[in-house]
Amino acid sequence: MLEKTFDPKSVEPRLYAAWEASGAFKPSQDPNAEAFTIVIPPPNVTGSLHIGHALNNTLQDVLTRFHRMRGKAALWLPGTDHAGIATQMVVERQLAAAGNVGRRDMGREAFVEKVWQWKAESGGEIVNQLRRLGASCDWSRERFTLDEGLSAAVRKVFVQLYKQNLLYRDKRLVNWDPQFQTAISDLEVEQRETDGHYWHFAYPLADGVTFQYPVAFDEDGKATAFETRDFIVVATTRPETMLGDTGVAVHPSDERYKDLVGKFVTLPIVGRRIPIVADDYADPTKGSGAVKITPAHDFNDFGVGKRHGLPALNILTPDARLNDEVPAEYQGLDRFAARKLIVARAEEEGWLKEIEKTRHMVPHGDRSGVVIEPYLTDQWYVDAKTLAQPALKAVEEGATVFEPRHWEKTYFEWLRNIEPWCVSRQLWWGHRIPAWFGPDGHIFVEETEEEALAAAILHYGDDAPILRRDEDVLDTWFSSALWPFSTLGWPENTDDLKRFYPTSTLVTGFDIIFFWVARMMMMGIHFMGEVPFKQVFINALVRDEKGAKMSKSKGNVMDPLVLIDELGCDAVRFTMTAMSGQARDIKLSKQRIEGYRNFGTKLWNASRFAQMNECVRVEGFDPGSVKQPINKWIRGETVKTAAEVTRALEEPSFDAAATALYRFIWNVFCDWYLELAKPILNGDDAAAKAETRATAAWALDVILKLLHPVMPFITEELWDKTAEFGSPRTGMLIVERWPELPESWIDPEAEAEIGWLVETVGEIRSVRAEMNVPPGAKPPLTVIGANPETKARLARHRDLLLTLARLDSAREAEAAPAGAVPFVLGEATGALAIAEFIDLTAEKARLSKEIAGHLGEIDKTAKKLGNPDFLARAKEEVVEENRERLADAQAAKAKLEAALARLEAVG
RNA sequence: GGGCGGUUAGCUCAGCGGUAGAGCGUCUCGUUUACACCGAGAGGGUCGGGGGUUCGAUCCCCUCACCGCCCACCA
Repeated sequence: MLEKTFDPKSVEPRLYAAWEASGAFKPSQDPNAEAFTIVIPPPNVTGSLHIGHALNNTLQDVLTRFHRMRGKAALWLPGTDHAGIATQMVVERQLAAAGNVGRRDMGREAFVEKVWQWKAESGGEIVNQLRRLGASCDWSRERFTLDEGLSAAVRKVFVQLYKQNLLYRDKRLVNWDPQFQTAISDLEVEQRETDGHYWHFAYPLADGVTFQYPVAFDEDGKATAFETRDFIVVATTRPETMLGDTGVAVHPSDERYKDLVGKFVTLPIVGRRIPIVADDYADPTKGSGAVKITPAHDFNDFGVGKRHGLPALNILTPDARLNDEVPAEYQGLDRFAARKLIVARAEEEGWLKEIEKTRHMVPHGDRSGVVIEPYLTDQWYVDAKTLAQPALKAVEEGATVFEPRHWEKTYFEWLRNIEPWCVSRQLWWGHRIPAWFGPDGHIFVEETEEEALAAAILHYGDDAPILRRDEDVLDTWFSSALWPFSTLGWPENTDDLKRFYPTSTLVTGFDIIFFWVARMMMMGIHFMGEVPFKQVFINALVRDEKGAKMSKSKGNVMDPLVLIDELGCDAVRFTMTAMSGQARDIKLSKQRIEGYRNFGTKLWNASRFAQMNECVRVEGFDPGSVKQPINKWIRGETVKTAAEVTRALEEPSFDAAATALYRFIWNVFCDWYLELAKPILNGDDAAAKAETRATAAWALDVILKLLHPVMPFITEELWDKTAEFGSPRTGMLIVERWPELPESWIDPEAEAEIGWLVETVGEIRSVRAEMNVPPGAKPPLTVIGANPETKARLARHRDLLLTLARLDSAREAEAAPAGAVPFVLGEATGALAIAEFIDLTAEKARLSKEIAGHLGEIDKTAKKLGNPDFLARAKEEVVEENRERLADAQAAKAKLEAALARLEAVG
């Protein structure tokens, strides 16, 4: 006998272990089975399972389990990402906390050794947490971005791209993170709105030059008054950069400064003589219209400098202090300290003209949180523009489809405006770049040191000098970009690669469309000649119930593991599935999860009821042959639900699948079928009883299968707990075949008949509640004006009607008995003899309300049908539908009006 | 500045060309032998505003307003 409630805590670990041990997570070996592949978005090895992972991985597991049950060779390939900066940060922090020497004192080799040690000890936590979620990943294929195979793939890709001129070394401005002292890519820069100032500086003109600056204007904007100036005003939000200024730019058409182009200013503090140049970049409407040019520390200025031959003077050290290019008193100062001093000096010396407060966007490192500096260094770049073209084409032509579709626009937008991708990082934890330098700076890019040496010998001759390997590692996303094929064994042409590439569906968040999805598309197409996945399902972002992003500092974080402990894994999973609509945000509340926990309990108790009533599986039972209307009906409803869930998961439209399951199980199977079955199960008709038992058991089995992808634990447990009854089970639910039921099992007649019964019971219950008939009272029902079909139905289901509507009797008559309360029942009229409970006023109100409802309907429909255009142009069936609706409403209204008239006559 | 979403019942959302739906919450009633993590019933919306297309618009088009996000912008 089943317990009264399901106990997830004891069941989940046991079932998960059984699944894993059985090998069910491995893809089928059947060579005829179609492949279905998902590669996991590899979580950071430092990570722990947050609610976003719970959503993302639940959806992947739902798909994997669904396709596995459909007989496909389903592979969900798991793994983790070495997460360069994030991991290095964690370990460095840990070393510091333990009082160890810092990374730089420790040296590269020792430090990397420490990171590996850390990984071995605490790096795999998230993988175990995925197990708690029920993830049916094939753990035997688990990969890590820094493992041997993936590292080989990374080296190969790097070398090939280099030799194809799609990867190169270049000296240009990068986003420099002064805290980590590494370059980062554009995507790792986060613009944060910050309070700041515009400091307006007057740069003195050199060589005694003066000019007339307009100070008053007439209505037409023409200058009417001028002052003589021996300076030009520029504005900046970063005063310290002035020490690196090598020019001032004005717009070529700016009348004010026309005569200054080609002249010079003397840079304050430094005393450098720098030119005034004309460049379109200077915007006459902004500030003073003149702009200082610091080529080495501003992306725009770099371009201006190049166009006008202005030198790029680097004034910063890697940790953003001023270097020895600046006057001695500023050397070694932190950039912000220098800023203060320069402003103070400008004020003191009188060339600070104005301070303007402003709020502007300032670039910050997404990991370090410090202000990024544009910094002139040598780095490795991937020619993303070239690689992007086939990636664009693939989505334009539908080789890869996004779901929801609109994310394709975001993808296009980024790829069409893509910039070179800086892939080198000045870190230690990651894939070391396979490039070697000769003493003369000649570069050898090869997969191994031996090959590099061989190349060096070719280049230099037999007495080749000692090569120095590039110190840098690659951007973490470089290896992630290879994930769909590197995890399957590339560059070896493995069986897995042949069988499982391209993968089927990628499930991920929109926040990494650029970081990851687009780059996998570029690399996958380039190296495999085929897109890495056919579909990209973009899941929403989970937020708290007020819509705020969950964060530790806000204290609104919901820990999925705590929720699983409290409410069960299935409840969490169903919630994730049900809330996975097209919206960008999911507002998660605990109450919602509780609701789905209750749903699980409901199913559990329905099974318990079935068990108590000996509803067991019957060997050879054919649902197609059932005789009882309720059994024909539930058979059809089951078929419809199976079709709906199948369709929804194929798309996938997770919320639609969840909704269909919830409604069917609770509102159809439990609320109606089991209630309708009770009289038969308690009755004397042995044949009907046996048939109903078998049908109920069959329907429950289908329910367990259909629900299994979403709620694997409770369904597997019920499958197992009912295994000992009736005809034997062949194995675990996880490897059962997905139901494919014939449409012919939908019986329209049974549907109409049970529909009538449900509607009749509903009407009577409604009247009872509105008239406050005590639950214990069992009034007689009279049906007036029934057609032969209704009469037959009434006869067939009289017992059911009496039980469900709590009636004493139900008979046909020519007229309603005096004092009975009427209600519309299709073509007939029902009358409930509840005279002793009737409140005349309440009854009149009830009838009037009903009449008003029908009147509204009549008005609307009649108007429609009175429109000749409607009759002429609307579809035939729509017109017909409206005619019927009008007739029904008119008939119903007439009946109720007659009843109301009788009441009025009585008083 | 460029782009993308959203605006439907108190809340969270589904529906996306032909009678406005669900869950939760609210109110009323209920210890009927699966389930109070339950059952029965009820109330609640001029589908953000304005135009247009159509026989017909919550749904398609235009426009405005508000909310959110992404990208660019450190004079």
